[in-house]
Amino acid sequence: MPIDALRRIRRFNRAVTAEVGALDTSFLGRGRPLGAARVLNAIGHGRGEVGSIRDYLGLDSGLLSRLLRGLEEEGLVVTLPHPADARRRVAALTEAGRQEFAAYEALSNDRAAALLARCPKGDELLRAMDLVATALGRERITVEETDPRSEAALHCLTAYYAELGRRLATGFDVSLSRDPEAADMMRPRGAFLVALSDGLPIGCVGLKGKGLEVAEIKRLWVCPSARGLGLARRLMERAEAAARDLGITTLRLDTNSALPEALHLYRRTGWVEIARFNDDPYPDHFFEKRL
Amino acid sequence: MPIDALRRIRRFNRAVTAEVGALDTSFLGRGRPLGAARVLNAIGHGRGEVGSIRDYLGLDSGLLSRLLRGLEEEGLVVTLPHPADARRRVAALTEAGRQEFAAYEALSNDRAAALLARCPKGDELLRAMDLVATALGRERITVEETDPRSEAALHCLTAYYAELGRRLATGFDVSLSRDPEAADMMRPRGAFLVALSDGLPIGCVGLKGKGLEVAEIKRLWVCPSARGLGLARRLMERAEAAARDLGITTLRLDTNSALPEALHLYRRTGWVEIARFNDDPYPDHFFEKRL
DNA sequence: CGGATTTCCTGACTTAAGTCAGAAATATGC
DNA sequence: GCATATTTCTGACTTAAGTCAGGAAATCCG
Repeated sequence: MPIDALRRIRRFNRAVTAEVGALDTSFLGRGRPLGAARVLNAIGHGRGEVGSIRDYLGLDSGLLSRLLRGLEEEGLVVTLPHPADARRRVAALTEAGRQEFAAYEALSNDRAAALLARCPKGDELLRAMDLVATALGRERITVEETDPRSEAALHCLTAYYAELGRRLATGFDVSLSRDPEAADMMRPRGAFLVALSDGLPIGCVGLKGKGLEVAEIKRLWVCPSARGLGLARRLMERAEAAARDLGITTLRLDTNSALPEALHLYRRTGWVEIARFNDDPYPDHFFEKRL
Repeated sequence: MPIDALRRIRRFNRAVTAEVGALDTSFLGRGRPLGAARVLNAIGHGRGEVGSIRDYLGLDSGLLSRLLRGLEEEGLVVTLPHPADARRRVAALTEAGRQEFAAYEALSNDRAAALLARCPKGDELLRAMDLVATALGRERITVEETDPRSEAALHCLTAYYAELGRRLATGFDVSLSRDPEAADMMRPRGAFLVALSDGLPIGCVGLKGKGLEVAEIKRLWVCPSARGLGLARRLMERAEAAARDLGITTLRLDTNSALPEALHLYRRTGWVEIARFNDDPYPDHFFEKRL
């Protein structure tokens, strides 16, 4: 371990502590202690159930109760019993609460925008931040099944097509490729999985089925800042699990030799190369795996 | 301003807050509140004067006084009047204090090492962290005059020679170049300046004089993660100021066309190209500036 | 149904952090 | 020398945050 690396990480910690501290201070400007503001923001971000707020913010049950009473007295929040289990309670923002939440969001966005504006190399900075955030938030990466037309899915697919366009010598035009109908990548025929890191989509994979025992893997992509963390493998495992769940026994996929990481992954994880099985113009390698 | 950029910055904030919070929690493990631990560490890092601790940590005068009394009662710190002004006081660690400080340093280093160990792309991560830390800590970059044989100076010079080796088609061997004697880059003949970002050296420039009215600028270098922030210009301005201070009226420098950023900077800041003035094998462009 | 469990709540605490006024010691400028 | 300013300190506060024990309501399970 080079001693220099430790100094660099610690410098990073200092720089970033100052930035985060400044954000906290700006949150104080709305005349409410930080604890209450954090609860309000958790609710605004869709965390309604009291138990889940407690877990997320790591608060004591009694403390959270009191903070919620405070927000109720301010008229920002109402709590109702959970419809399915009346012991639990669900908090929701009132109209005034939504406005207050929006004000916090605006503060947060302003700070982010100011940070970017005062740095001349914004794009490079953003890429570096993505890399750091993904590496630090590695344990918090979740893989979720979504509609392939959802915002998160489209974000990944757009990036995937753009990358293919850059990496294939021929360029890439979606319309020429066999673009699976969305319904083929949703239950009950297939599935579409997105990897999320703190809500930001950073990878995807599609399982395209026709209701038969054979299905295809499509659109495996991992955001550059998240490569090297084993995420592609994790996505593939989840896709295979979904396939088994749907009663599929054989998986196929096509790929291109311009994507050597992908070829390497498939060869290492039980896929065997087979003959061409479609007339799509882009792929030049074809694989199969029996589940 | 792309909306996506804000989401990315905010994700970064969240990821990093969790990391920093974990470090704070680990500091709590030594049975001392965070406030006292921060004061102890500030003193350990060489911040002796009470006033400077107050500024650095942003503490109220009364609060800091109490924290210092607490550390004194623990036997970790002694305070003495400042030799030049007995109103001010200077805090110093006792032997027990030094041990306790070392324990905090170890905790901090352990966390940094653990972070690096659990991330498979350590080197890329470090570079990204450098970039973020430099961008965020931009206002805190200081330029200081040092001995050209100091640790910080050598760090920069080593990186500078390595980069020349990569960028010059011929490679680079210091011994073939006219390596200025250290004394030529120190008062009263010259100066050596280092840019520090939170203590980490990220750039340098040397002013090499012979006691005459003409002197040379040597070894201008900025760390890759800090480029694009105008640091080279700032270093040059400081070097020119030092030259004026030493009564120097004409500056010269040599450089190579493999370093186009440097050529561009010189041309924009009042340097005029002149004929070759030495027989150093590496440079192919020569500049002069009258102060 | 009835005891055990879960979920949230209240009340009574503790601790850390921060604020503010003014006192004491020392330095500075005329 | 003396008024004024600076630096640190003490004491008396406030506020935020967190802990813990126990209670009420709802649910679960035999």
